[in-house]
Amino acid sequence: MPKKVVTLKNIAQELNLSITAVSKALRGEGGIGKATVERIKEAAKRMNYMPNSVAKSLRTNTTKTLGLIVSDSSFSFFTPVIEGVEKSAAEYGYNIILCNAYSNVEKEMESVRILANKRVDGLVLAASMLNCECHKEFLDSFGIPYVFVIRKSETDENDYVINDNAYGSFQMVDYLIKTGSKSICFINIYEKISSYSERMVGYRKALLENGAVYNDKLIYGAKPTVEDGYAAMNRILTSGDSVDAVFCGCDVIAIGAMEAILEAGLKIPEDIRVAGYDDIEYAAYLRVPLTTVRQPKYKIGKMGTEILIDKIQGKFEEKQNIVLRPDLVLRQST
Amino acid sequence: MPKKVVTLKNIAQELNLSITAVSKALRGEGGIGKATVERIKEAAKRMNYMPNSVAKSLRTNTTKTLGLIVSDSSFSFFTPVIEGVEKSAAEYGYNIILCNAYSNVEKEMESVRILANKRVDGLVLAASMLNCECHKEFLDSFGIPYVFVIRKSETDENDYVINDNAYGSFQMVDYLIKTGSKSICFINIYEKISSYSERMVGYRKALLENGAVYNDKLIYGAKPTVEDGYAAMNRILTSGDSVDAVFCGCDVIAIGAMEAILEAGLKIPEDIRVAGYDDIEYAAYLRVPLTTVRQPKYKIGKMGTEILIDKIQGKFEEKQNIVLRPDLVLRQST
DNA sequence: TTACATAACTAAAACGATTTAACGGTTTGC
DNA sequence: GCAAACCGTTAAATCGTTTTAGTTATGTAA
Repeated sequence: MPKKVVTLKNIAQELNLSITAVSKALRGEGGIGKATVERIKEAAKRMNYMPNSVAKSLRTNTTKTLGLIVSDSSFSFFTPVIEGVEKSAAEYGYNIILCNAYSNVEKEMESVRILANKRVDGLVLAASMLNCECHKEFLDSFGIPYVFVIRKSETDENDYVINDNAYGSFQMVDYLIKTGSKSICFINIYEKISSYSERMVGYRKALLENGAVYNDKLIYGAKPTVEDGYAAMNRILTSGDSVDAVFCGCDVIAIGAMEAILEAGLKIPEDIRVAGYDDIEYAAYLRVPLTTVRQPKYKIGKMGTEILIDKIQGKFEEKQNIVLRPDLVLRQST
Repeated sequence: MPKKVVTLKNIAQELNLSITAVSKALRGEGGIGKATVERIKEAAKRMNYMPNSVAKSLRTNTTKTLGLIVSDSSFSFFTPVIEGVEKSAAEYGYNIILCNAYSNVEKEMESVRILANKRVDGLVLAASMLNCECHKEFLDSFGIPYVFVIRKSETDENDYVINDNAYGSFQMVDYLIKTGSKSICFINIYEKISSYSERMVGYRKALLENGAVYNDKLIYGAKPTVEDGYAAMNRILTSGDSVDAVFCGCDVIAIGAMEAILEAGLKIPEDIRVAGYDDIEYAAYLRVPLTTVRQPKYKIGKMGTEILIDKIQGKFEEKQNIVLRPDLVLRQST
């Protein structure tokens, strides 16, 4: 049933008024008599008037919509980020269009184009696009404000909200060493994203400050999947190196690593201690409750969005480079 | 920097052509000479033309955007559903606006209004609004096609895609009984949603068919949180009833239940077997790998969206009531 | 009485696309 | 050689708002 949609014009005709009067009355803009405003509001309700945001957007050049691009295969990691973005957007009267780019930079850029065509007022990017040299030029070409969350580009020339990866991993490795671990493997995420190289920085710094030696052979790479973590851990176990702790670049890898360790008949943490990064939702209820670095994912999404909206509303001009300190969460796995 | 945005008009002026010619050429509508089309496309690229979807939407009364309302507190459960919706929407050239209603029916309805104002082409609802008597009347009043996913209303008068809750819980309880459990508690989700009452139906049917007696005292209620599952399990443990298995209305409750059991010094599954429902992402890597009913969440989102888009494009008229069979996933907890 | 401010309201022009109807000019059919 | 068909193109209407610039009418001050 093709519904008949009521417009301002219909209301105006019904009441023998001008479209302008109706528009102003419904927006409470003033300049219309009190009694008339009442009549108009009553008619709007009676006729089941639905404002047409599309027309409004065209006229005002504003959509009250933000684009959110999530570009990672580990989509579930981003769930709290998405929640945070949605929440604060809603608080300020914005909606979000969610795009998943499935770890494909081309798709990410295509999403930006689509969102630009849809004239979103701003973009929240949890993107890997940053790898590209030209990302800034590309993004700026649309003239839409944007903010990075979770990940940032090499330089500080964009707005971003992230956690302090170097600090987080330093804290963890420092804790592991101080509590007795001598030989700590690092299964880092094998992707060219600043977050991961920063985690490496923290790892090395912790070794250095504690007078331990850095050993290339203790570094392993894995994609952020359980399977890859499992495989990497098995490589460690069969390497012959004596290892008493494993620091994983993310909790998902840690899950895989724990599986491999338990399957080999070893005990966590007695034989090998395991630590992760992120503190994913059920990290406390895993095979062995996981010690990890808590990244404030929800908060990062929320703050990033608030900054973006401030930008949109012209509240400030300066670059916002926000780096939140993550917390160590100690559980049974260490 | 307020960017100068290029319009069809600008291109037309640049080339001394009409707006229509440019519009048709860029859309490949035909009726424009080949050489001219080339000139136009070249100019569009050179001038960095960005189609204005808002204007297009106004004219064509189509936004190529769907609304997705997720109304549950257990947002992460919906992650794969959201992924499925986004994926198939993208495949058909649609974007999604994601709204979280935080278990608040009023917010759900407000979201519908906002999305209707934004003129989305359709709505995917993972909503609890269904509790309201008037939900159909309300939804229909907007004249926008919609489909329910995961949850359906009492009647079959809407389109929906769900899993067969009664079947799933029947299978699970049947399996538990046939493999030796005599006294099976059921911690069901305490919400007025058809899914949960259906799971109760399956539970009772399994008892009945196996000649076991249904006992009200073995039924517990909990919100879908770890804490509530934990609390419910503790009530069971202190009830004095001898219980050898617990079937939980969802995996999150099962996580809490397992915590309580282990904390009481009991073994899973030796002392008490635990089963869940949903098969959330890391169910296989929990304290004790969880036996559960796998609900095809991603697929439900995907199918729901496909049906919706078919409706939008006028492919069919008949109501689509799709009930997918869930699978039993047997793991260590039983 | 004239002039002027104010309140209440209106007409018309945007906004940037799509779509309809029509226009010359060339080709085709007969 | 004439009408019909076709091609490339255009002007203008349209979508439903907001916004700009007026236009009345009424009351108040000079």
